[in-house]
Amino acid sequence: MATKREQREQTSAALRTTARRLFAEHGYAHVGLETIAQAAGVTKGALYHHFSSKAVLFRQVLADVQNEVGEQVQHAAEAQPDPWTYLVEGCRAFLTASTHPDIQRIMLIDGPSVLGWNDWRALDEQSSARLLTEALTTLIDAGTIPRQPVEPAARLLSGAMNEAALWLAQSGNTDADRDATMTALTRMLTSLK
Amino acid sequence: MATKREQREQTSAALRTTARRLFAEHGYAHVGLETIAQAAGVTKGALYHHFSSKAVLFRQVLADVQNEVGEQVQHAAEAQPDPWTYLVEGCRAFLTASTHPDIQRIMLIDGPSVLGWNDWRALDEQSSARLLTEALTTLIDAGTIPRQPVEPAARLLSGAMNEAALWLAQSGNTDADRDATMTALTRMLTSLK
DNA sequence: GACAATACCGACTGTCGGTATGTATTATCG
DNA sequence: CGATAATACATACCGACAGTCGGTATTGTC
Repeated sequence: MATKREQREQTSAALRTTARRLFAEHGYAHVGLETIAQAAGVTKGALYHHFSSKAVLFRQVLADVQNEVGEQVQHAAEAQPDPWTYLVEGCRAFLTASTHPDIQRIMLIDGPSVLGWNDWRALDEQSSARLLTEALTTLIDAGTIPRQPVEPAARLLSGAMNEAALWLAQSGNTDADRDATMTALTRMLTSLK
Repeated sequence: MATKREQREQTSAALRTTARRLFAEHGYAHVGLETIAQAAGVTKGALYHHFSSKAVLFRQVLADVQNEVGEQVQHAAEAQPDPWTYLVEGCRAFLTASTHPDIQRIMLIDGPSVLGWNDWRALDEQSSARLLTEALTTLIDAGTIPRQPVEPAARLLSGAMNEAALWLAQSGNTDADRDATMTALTRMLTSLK
């Protein structure tokens, strides 16, 4: 039929994608493991064979989401010619990606609450936040912006973008709002210079 | 013995303060209503007589916290002579107040997850976020900063401060980190000009 | 081909949010 | 002042759900 490794990867992937869909749609607290297992075509026993707890499953799902966003950001950024537009376009890409409601609920709303801020931040650092600090460091080394503590600036910018994404995703916000936000954000970035 | 109104207010206050302490310490999801009720010296029946659900109790607690922070910010800000330092010192006060771990867990971590971002933002708007938009509007009207969309700028700044507060509250962060953050934040504020 | 490991199932348990019912105390009103 | 209503709780209970455990079937190993 199939090798164990294939089997394992297949069920695990099915559970992760199913869980991701349901977590994104209803929120972590309002989705039961029984529901996830059934929707993935297995039982709760199988789920617990792959993930030792509900939180661990969520953590995996969050990591998937983070990596996806990180890739999108990196892809958009590395197409840019110089470090400065690398930063600006990376930020724009992050804002675009994380405005998706599905991404938000998992990455920005439930993430910190379920895993705790420390753990959440560690995951964030592995994907998109790392790109931000790297970009800032590059700009400092290149002399584009003055030497300054990178960490605080990165945290401030990261928080600003997270909140902006949540706001933009609210119904009633238009493309004009998006443009205005990007304008204000660009001004913030320029303040680093 | 006591009038009904007194009795009511007393038990409600006891439940709110107890719940606040426990929510702050362990997080919303890890505190049972039975625990809260017992710690407040009543039963779960009493709790449900005052609050129709766990989420409603949390909402009340969050409102209390928000108002407290809002008052601290306003108090610090209105002591300032001009609108600009009003803004800067208000931001500093917010950062100080929301760095308290007890405040954080309720206001910044669990709040959006439990109530949903919409509802959370509505409460935020009633207390501290309102002060921010008002300050920006005043500065625009006074001509200190150019006319620009207030909402996006306010959201970006609010998010930046929230995240910075969470970061600063992590163990291992010093007064120097706080100063560096405040410096970077001030630079951001100056970018509005 | 036997033994071991793995993937998964299904029934069970404890905890917890929420409800329903009962009771004592205070307010209201004729 | 006495009866009725309303309020402030307590207690017992239900359903849902996260997590556990023993068992089974399939695959890998020697």
